[in-house]
Amino acid sequence: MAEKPAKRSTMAQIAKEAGVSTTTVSKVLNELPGVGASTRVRIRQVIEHFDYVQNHAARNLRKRQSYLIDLVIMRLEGGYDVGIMHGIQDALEESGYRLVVFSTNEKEASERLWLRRLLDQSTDGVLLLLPYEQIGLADTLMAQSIPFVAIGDRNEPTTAFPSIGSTIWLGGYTATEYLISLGHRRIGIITFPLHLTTSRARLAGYREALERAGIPIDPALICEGTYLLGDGVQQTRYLLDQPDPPTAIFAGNDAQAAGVYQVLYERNIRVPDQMSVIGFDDVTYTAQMSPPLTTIHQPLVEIGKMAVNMLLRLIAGQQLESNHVELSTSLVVRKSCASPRSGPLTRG
Amino acid sequence: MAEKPAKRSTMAQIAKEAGVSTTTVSKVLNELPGVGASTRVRIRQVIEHFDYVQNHAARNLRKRQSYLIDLVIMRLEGGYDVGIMHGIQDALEESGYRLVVFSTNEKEASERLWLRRLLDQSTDGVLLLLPYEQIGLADTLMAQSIPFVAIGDRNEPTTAFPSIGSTIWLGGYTATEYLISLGHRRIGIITFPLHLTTSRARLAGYREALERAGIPIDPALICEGTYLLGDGVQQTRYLLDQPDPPTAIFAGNDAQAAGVYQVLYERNIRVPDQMSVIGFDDVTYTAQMSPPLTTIHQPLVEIGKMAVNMLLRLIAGQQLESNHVELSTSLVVRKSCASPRSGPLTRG
DNA sequence: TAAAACCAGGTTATCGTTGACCTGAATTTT
DNA sequence: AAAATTCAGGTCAACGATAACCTGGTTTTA
Repeated sequence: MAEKPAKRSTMAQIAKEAGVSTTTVSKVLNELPGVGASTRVRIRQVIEHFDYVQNHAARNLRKRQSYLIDLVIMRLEGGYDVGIMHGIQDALEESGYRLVVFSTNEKEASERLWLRRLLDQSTDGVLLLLPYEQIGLADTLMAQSIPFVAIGDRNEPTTAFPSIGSTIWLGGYTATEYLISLGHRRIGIITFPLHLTTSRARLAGYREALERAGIPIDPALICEGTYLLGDGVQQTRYLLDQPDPPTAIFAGNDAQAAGVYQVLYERNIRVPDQMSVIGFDDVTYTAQMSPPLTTIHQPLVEIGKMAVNMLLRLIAGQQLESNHVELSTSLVVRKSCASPRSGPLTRG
Repeated sequence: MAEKPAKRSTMAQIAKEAGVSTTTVSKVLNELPGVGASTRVRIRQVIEHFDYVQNHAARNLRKRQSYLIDLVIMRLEGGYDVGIMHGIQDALEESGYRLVVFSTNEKEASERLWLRRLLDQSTDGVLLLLPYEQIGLADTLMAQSIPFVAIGDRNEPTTAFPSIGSTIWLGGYTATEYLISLGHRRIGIITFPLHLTTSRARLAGYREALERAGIPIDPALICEGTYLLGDGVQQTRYLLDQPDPPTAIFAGNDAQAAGVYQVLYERNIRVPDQMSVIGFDDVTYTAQMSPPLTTIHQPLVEIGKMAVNMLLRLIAGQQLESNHVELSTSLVVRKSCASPRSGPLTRG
């Protein structure tokens, strides 16, 4: 057999060396029928010997596919999104697709830039990890008939396009029920903006749990924020400064819960002895908080995996059983909740 | 002008419509000379009207470039890596390159898989965000003469290949000096494994600061861990259980610092009143800790940006001024450090 | 035993862009 | 005024792989 060339070899060279046509080599590489067993083995050997690898660009051109999937994300935050990316990576690992990550950076301009690139058919499909407000991209994608899946519960639930989320209502219910089971009767809740369906779903779960337990709902314990830590701080102060403050706080997400922690720490209120705190999402750093945060687990990894599976099916031209999928939330008990003390709160 | 076709249009169609050859269209698109002003305008109009976008695959095939950059990361953790990714994204935004993210997941097999893909020339360059142990990939990349830059201070400092990090020694020095300036004389330090140059650099900075201040070095205050939270927990217990415990703890990174916090919280030791804590890295969630963590800032975003700039220059065939670059660390004062109390530690 | 079916393998025309090289008119130089 | 230069624009052959469509021998079927 000829010496291995210094430069990268092409299919033509492999074919020549094996004494066959490029078509036959191609058939071997793509595991198509129409090649005898011995020929197949021989070609495989030559391929091995020459360290031959296919040229993607040529293949993509011919097959009109890029084997690239785009993930569009507003900005990598290091919480929610990291879990989802793990799932995506896992699911993609054996698929032959590669993941292109694109941050819109909250800028309209760069979103447009991305859209431009996307349209050059260099993407086979798109994963949208954007908050509700930016989901307008979906229309463009539909218009271009580019396969995509929207991830996350900040979207309006819709069946107009494929999307995936988790059972937010159930999460709200479970968390509240858990606190009630510990003996809490005054439970504060910090929500996201209530024009979002997801916020309303969580609040509805909270209400349902209270109602079932026969606990009256006190509007003073319900406060609206955005999804930032700062809101956790602000709303916690508001809750604590009430004449009859809650004995437990149910934060909108784990970042907000961190804000709750900060205020409690400042005021020297011990968690969970003097105040129970429960979060939402179960992002990676919850276990690192002091004390480790009890929270509603969103199956982020599974959501990522499922999103990829859905997308891959769409790319393959298959039909989805259902356009919208919800995976189940669950309670993760760590150390931030306990039964309420009988006495009044110690103020820092 | 003809109606816009339903299907994606090609350069040939644009050329025909504008009454020129594809070459001329290509020249316009690539902003090459050799086209008259009026022709240029006319072609631009046709392009606009037909919503024409170049076919990447064809372009890549012809130009032998993919305009793709691979980021190889062991596993997205949500701290250190997120900051760096922000920098990378920012720097890449206007460059025309797209970022492919690949997790090795700590598995040899998947690393090999990635290598396989990499060799199919579908990558123009590689960013390596791997701990020291896995940096073996570098050899393979060099052998294939694929441009790459290694990011992070967990590497042995080497000029054998392009790499970027930050001034770890200075960080160790600055943190220690700051604690000394607050009045601390017994400062515990938790390190990474001491066979890593980076750990030794930080420790050397610590020693230097103590020596300059004329404070004797107590080996009992130096403990070795890995880079996990669990080590923070374990080593903190060890430090606190000593007959003469430190009044301040300098953690190896912010995750370790979170571990320190947990133990202190358990034992009801207040930060910073009874114990000062300082971290390293300044990852996103340090501001969310209670109390917010004083730490040594690594310019993660700038590191990411710089890595991209270096890589882009390598891809363009340019020479780097220096193979190894270090950006400066700095102190970020938040709320976890204070002057030591005179009395003995309260035990929880 | 002739016809049909089957199978290994080959021919050839793209896929859409680009770059090296060419042409001929207009402009400048000597 | 002839030669040289400039410049707009075109021709044509890749880049490397693949899919549709042949071909000619061997095996099966009627």
